[in-house]
Amino acid sequence: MSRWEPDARGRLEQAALELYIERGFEQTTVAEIAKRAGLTERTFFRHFADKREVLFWGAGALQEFLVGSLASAPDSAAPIDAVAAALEAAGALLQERRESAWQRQAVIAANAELQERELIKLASLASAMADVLRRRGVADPAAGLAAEAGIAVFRIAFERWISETSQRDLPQFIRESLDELKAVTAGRSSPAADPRP
Amino acid sequence: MSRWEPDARGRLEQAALELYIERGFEQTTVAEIAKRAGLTERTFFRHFADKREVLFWGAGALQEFLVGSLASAPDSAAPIDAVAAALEAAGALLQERRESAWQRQAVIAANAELQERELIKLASLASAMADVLRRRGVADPAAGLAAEAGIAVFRIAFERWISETSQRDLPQFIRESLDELKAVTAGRSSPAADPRP
DNA sequence: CAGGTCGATGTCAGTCACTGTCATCACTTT
DNA sequence: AAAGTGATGACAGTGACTGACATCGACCTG
Repeated sequence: MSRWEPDARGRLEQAALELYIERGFEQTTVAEIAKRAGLTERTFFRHFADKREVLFWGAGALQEFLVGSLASAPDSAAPIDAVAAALEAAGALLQERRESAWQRQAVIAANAELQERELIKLASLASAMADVLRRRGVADPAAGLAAEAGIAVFRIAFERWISETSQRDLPQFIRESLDELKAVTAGRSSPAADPRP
Repeated sequence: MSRWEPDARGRLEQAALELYIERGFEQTTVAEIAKRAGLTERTFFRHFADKREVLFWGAGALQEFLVGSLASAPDSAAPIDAVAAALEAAGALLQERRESAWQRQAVIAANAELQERELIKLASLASAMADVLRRRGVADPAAGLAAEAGIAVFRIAFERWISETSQRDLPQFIRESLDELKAVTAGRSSPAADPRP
């Protein structure tokens, strides 16, 4: 017989998500989350660095998956395509949890602090992917740009996937967004607006 | 004879930047900032929504400039080029303040909370630019992608400009980054660094 | 000029996120 | 059995941020 109920972290995650949905992020205190999980406020902060982090705990696993996925892409693939392939693979995982992703996204969309945290997690993903690309021999400005562009593609694709009722899957949205980005950046080779001295 | 010294907001901005540089963001309390500015903590929060915002107050003007700049681009320009031209114009303004931009960036680079705030400001810029593009008739996935890609280009360019000792100017870095992005998304393997004369 | 309104600031009390420190107690190791 | 370990509780403290009300020069208005 254990002294405490098991999976304290999981109970805290669950309680936090419920309360954030019920009354909103700002209107929820950490003490309330802890109480619902049968723990104390102090214990919450032993498991999560802050009140926001409880919603982003899974990001670490996602990043590991993305990095691994990208690292094992064939060398022949162009950087942007390797990035897109990794994002599609991650997207395929994500869409198995569409309902819970939708809930989570609704909570985040309702609060600026949570959006800030999400943005820095995405920036961290981009940074990690850029590192992998550099290790694969991609030159420096290109590596960062491919990673950042990939994240932009993912953001747009995710947004459309989560807000539309259509049944198209997330990897498909990602492919479409990438094609759209390629079209947008292909544009005209010689910019019309070019006030170069 | 005025009851108070003028430019309370400016004094708070100045005091905050000094203290953030001297002892770091976390080690500075709002009470200390207010005291150095000859005001009270409560007044600080009447001028700035939070302790971070004092570093980002100028972002509003930058966004207005960018939006105006983008809105007045010729209709013939491709979206991504119009975005890049607006960013170059903003970059030209920014580089007149290179030293103060460098200080500010050093403060931000040293603190994750400040990086979060910077990211959401950049996301806001992207969102505003996407709105302008849509008003110009750019279709929906393309508008968001052109704006996000533009921000990615700007981020990379700014990073290189601020960290390198070279005398190249920021608009030039932006043009190079855009060219690099075009190369990356074209699918070709990335060209060797191509510094223009 | 008297009186009233207004806007920027001060004062003060309060909430809540987050931290440091020490105690507790089941379980494990020696 | 004694000592160690790890997760938790208890508690006090700091500091960001807010709401409510007071103050007082500047600016109207009659």
